[in-house]
Amino acid sequence: MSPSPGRPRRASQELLQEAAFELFQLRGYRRTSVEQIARTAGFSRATFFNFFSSKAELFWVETDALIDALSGFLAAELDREEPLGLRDALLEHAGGMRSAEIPWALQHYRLIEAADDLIASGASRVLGVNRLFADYLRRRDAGEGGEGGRAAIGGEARAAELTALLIVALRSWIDAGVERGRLRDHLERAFRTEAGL
Amino acid sequence: MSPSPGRPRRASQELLQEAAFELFQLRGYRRTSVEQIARTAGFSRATFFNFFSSKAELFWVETDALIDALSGFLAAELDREEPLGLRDALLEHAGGMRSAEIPWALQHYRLIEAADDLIASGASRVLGVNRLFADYLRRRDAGEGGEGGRAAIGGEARAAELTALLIVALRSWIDAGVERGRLRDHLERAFRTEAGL
DNA sequence: GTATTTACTAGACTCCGTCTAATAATATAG
DNA sequence: CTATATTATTAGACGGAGTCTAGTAAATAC
Repeated sequence: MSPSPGRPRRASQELLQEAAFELFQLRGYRRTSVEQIARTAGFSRATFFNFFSSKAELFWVETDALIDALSGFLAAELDREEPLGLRDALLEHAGGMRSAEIPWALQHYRLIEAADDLIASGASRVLGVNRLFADYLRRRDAGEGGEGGRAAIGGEARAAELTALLIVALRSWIDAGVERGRLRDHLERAFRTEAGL
Repeated sequence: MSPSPGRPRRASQELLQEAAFELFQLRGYRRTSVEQIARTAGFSRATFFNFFSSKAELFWVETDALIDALSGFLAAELDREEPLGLRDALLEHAGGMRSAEIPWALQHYRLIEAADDLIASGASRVLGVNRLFADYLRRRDAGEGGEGGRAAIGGEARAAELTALLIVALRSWIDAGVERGRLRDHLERAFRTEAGL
């Protein structure tokens, strides 16, 4: 509560996002300029860049929070004496996700392919999740009197596989519409492919 | 041989690429402007955009040719009475790839993450390959008195899985250095994960 | 009050991608 | 040989993204 010195904030990420999402719905992502977003929210273009490093970053705020939560869950899991397999860890943590928790960006994931900067920033998130998974497997297997080098390639492959399947499950879950229930069913269905063809 | 009317071409994709790759090596992708590329090759910025729709497209020309070849192989495979499974088709076609055939862009794939437009254009290629695989599975299974709807989700998952594993194999193959041999070994090692953990 | 600190803004800059209008170099028709 | 059609290349302007600097506004601290 102790008020800090200096001019108090008027702008916020939330205010800018509100304006932005409305404009995105109305005119599309590409035809909405940063200037328009900022002015609609009642601020200047320069202020926008005080809150987001790019137009695309505004799109991913809530999704990044989800990824951070997953990252935290996996880190905690690694601290247990018997960490779950990555697949089961995903089923336990992400599986419980409810429809209301889907961020605006994922709800409207079809917008992504229409803009290069959204594709780039989205791909960066996917690569980040992949790194997260690869680290988890590496550190989990290291803590199991592991084989070291040989398993490394397998670990990369396993991480990439689960990253891809997570995305497929997410997409199918979102496409299922408002009555979609929890993510778990779709995750299990995607993971079922693993047994190979 | 019949000479067509109009001013003859002086510029070409190859000339522009030569200049570009040299500059990329020298100063990095981001700090090389389209203007510099065009002037180094002896042309104007406007001419550059007559040959490439963007700076990033120049990067992917040879890689796109590889993807087209794979696409052709899969299409031909679907015309046979007993098309291979996707996994075996990849082993047969891509597995035979030799070190000398690696395009400049893939050889230098680490450049990609340094520039947003390369990430975006690279991700578009990955999504394209994924669509290619999903189509293959869909059409192959349709031609086998298929089950229709149920298999669709599994097909998407299987396609995403194999796309991810192909990329892991490619990366490990390229990282293996000049004595890397054929792609097949790395593909097999990546596919071995499928059996599940 | 004045000084300090922080939030916001105006404006300039580079680069990308798009577009239009102009010029240059060739083939062909007469 | 000249005129015309056709195609390649160019100059130049534009809007938008992202970067940067210098300045103004609104609060606290003294």
